[in-house]
Amino acid sequence: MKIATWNVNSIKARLDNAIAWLKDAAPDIVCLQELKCEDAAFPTSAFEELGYNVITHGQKSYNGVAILSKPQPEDVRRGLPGDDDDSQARYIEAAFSRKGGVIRVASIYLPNGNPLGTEKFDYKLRWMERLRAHAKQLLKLEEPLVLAGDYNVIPAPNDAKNPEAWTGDALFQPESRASFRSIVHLGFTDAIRQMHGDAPGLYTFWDYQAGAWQRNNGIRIDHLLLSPQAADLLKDARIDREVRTQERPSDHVPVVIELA
DNA sequence: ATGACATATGAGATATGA
Repeated sequence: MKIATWNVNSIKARLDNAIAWLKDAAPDIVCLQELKCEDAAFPTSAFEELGYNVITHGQKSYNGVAILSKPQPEDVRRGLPGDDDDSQARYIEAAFSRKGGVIRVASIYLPNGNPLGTEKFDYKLRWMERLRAHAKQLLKLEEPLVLAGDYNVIPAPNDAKNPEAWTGDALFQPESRASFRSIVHLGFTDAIRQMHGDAPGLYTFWDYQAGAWQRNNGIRIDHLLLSPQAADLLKDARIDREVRTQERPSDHVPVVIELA
């Protein structure tokens, strides 16, 4: 079973790219982020024609998350618990039946948090604490669980071509990295790190500006965190970096895992 | 270099992203 995460940076602007990639990669479940459209404007039928079920949690202009899946979604949750006043569409979760039981998958668009010293960075850290609390509850189910998405966190210096360039950025703050580790330390496995160790150059995002792609000036911020039951099924994890060579690409590329 | 690029909104310039 192939499960992927991809920040598309507008699903309407990226529809042709997404369809081409789905036909080529043939994932079973795909977590999308930064839809930048409301649910009614999501191009649902285009994906249904490829055999996918579609669930979305969108909003106008910004944010927005979705899950495309060959299996039927069940037990759908829209929005991250812990703050009824949070109206930003950054979390959707569903369970899927598979041989021998259920697998639960979440699509996550974690707040960017820039610039430092503002409400935006506070919101990022509060959102991460809510994610940690919810993840802790989900682990009690003792199911295969995949928390996939754009975490907007560079976990370690090895996850950036030029880590020194990110020292003043919310994505690489000690608080952001510590919060990410506190979630991992609940018992999750970082799929790319598990399969590739400390291999350098494994990036998922390259800025549009200043020839970042051509210089491979990237960062690894899109992650799939696996519960112990999911980690036991892990066969492969890869970054589809060739997607960045598409015409009018997203600034992120898909990350794909294969589970037994 | 409070920039570069890209996208949404809306119809020019601003907000947001990472």
